[in-house]
Amino acid sequence: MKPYTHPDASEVTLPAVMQALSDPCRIGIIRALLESDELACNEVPLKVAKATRSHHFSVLREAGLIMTRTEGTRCMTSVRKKEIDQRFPGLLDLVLREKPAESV
Amino acid sequence: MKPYTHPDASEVTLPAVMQALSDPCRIGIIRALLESDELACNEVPLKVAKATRSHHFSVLREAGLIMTRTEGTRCMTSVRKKEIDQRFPGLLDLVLREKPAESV
DNA sequence: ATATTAATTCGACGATTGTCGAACAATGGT
DNA sequence: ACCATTGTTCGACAATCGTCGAATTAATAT
Repeated sequence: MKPYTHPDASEVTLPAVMQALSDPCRIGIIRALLESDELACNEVPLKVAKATRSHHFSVLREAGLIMTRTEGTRCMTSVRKKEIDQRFPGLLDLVLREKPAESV
Repeated sequence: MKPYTHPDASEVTLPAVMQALSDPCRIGIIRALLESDELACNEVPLKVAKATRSHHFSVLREAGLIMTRTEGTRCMTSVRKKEIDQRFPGLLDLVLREKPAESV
């Protein structure tokens, strides 16, 4: 059993969020999630090893940007859109506007 | 003579900008600059050594966020507001909205 | 019970980062 | 000429980061 922990929206800080979004790989993850509502970690197309992928999801989760829910053996993940939009208006739009990197 | 180089607005990337803003110290610099239009590096209140301060300005400059102009022995610095607002709408507002860190 | 699928955890590694003191460079004032 | 002011540059250091393979856990299917 994996008890994913998600920080409260109030304790999410701007530097931490910026830090989390400073990696092209993680920007790609957020973009993919925003376009698909909810995805298994597995379903996000990334050119990195499993361990690395898991790491990136962990960083985004601890930064308060995503929310993960266990469903069978998969971990369904979505962007905490409403909370982020309220706390950091325009942030997710910035990520969406940015053209995707060629290879992440 | 120090020929400061500033990247063209077109080659500024989102990850690089996020990276630059992932440090509370640098967020503080941008906030101070936005509130004062133009400041000498020296005039931004920071609790770090000279060398560290210079480093942070360098990071912000290379990320395309600030512009530095030499005036005598001082380096007058300002945020590249118009360019950033056009390239990343809402980004600077995010920085301004954030309450300043207690000690940077 | 066994195998399969999905994801985390555990080192390990090289690379980057933030920090500093000390030395250096450039300008302006006396 | 000398000094003070302002920043940069140069190692150096500990800490963090992104990456990976291998081992591990958990749930499902056969």
